Amino acid sequence: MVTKVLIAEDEDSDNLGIVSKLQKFTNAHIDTAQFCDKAEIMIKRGLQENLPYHLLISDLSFIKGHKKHKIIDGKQLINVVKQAQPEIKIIVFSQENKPAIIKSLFENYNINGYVCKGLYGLQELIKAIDTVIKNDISYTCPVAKEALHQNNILQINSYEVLILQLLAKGYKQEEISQHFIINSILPNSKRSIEDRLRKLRDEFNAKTNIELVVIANKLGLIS
Amino acid sequence: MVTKVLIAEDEDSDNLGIVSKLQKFTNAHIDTAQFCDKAEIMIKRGLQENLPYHLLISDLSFIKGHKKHKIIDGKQLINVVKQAQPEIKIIVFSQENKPAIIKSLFENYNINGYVCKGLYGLQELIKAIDTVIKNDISYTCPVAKEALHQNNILQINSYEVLILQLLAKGYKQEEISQHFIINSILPNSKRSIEDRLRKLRDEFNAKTNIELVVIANKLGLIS
DNA sequence: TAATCCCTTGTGGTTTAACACAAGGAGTTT
DNA sequence: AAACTCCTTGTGTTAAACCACAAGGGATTA
Repeated sequence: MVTKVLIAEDEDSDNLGIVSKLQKFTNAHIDTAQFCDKAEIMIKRGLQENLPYHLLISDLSFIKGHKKHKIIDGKQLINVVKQAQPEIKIIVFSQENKPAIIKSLFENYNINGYVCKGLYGLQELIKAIDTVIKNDISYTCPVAKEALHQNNILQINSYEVLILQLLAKGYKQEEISQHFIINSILPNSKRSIEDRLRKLRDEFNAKTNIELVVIANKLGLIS
Repeated sequence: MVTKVLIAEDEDSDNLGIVSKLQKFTNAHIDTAQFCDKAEIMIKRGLQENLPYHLLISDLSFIKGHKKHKIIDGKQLINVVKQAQPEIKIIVFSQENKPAIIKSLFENYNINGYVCKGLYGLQELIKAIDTVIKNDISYTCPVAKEALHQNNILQINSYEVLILQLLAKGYKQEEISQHFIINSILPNSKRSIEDRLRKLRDEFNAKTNIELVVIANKLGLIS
């Protein structure tokens, strides 16, 4: 398995751990980037020099440093990279285990593998690389699979997400209505917002809107 | 710097990264534990065999696996370890940067150092080890310091935390009052709970109770 | 075209939460 | 002891949220 691999991971401890492990199991050429912007540049340089990367292993969350970055998280990085080099394989290696997020990465970001950091994260990462590169099929680690299979993932659309986000920011229902009217978002009556919230409370089994927002937060549905 | 070090860290990628780095910078004897229970046993065995560990580097959050564990997080581990071996040095190495939690670790858990995982986490960890072992003074990494200095950390007591936790669990204010009456927690009138919430909204600059609970969540004040 | 369904919105009434005012208790200061 | 402060609690009012009922619009179907 000879490949050229880029690791995008901000935490130096994780970064070093991944590299140490990969060096034992592959003879791949391994580069690392602690910032998304740097990762993007390296991918594009690889293309220019006709030595493209075959695999990107990327984290999702990157520390917001003092410098301003164009690309601030793994999702954006994946978008940019897939656009520049559609055939590249991407494995996400993150501690994130919220079902909504993992699902969205496969469905909307066309990633090739997902591995949750954890007890056996590195072992799973090796498996994922094998599966994705050798067999050209996608890979989901057991932990992520379990998260995905946990009690039917509740789908909520961006309209509903927005309501919950505004609630979380301290908007009252009347203010949400006003906000929707100003921003031409429909439906925008106070009454309709009430209705959505009732529906959401039902779906998520929340007794109050406070509990609803807390649950949505835990599931990674808002911000 | 010859020491015997134990690393308690569940994620194998981090674990390997820390070990790789330490081996470059020290000739210390390094052991690792991926579970708190195992860490406790190793510490106690070290004492029994008269070869005690000098330093524990511990994460805070540990994955809840399928096995049941007696000790489920770093805080509990620290308590147990300090009780068994009061003179041991403890450095927490975690991505946690919520001020309330870091502050509490120094004040209530007597840790000797705190380093946030991040861009330069390992470098900081080396510095922390140096400072704690050689100079016998505590160390807080810059990221954690910044977190601690961010707009005066708001202190809230366990009574207030409980109100927020119950709100987050879907209790209404009247129900919280009932809960307090049943459990002999004072004050327990609906009116008093109202008052505390107003005070908390003021302190945290929250417009609604929903925003209040979200903020408390972000600061690590509730669960 | 009429019948049907789904979604939005309005109305009015009930519950819950927010707030101003004030009485009473406990502890402190003068 | 009187004056004081701080906290708790009650009362009554207003605002916000919740909910049942129903009218109307748009799309689909018979």
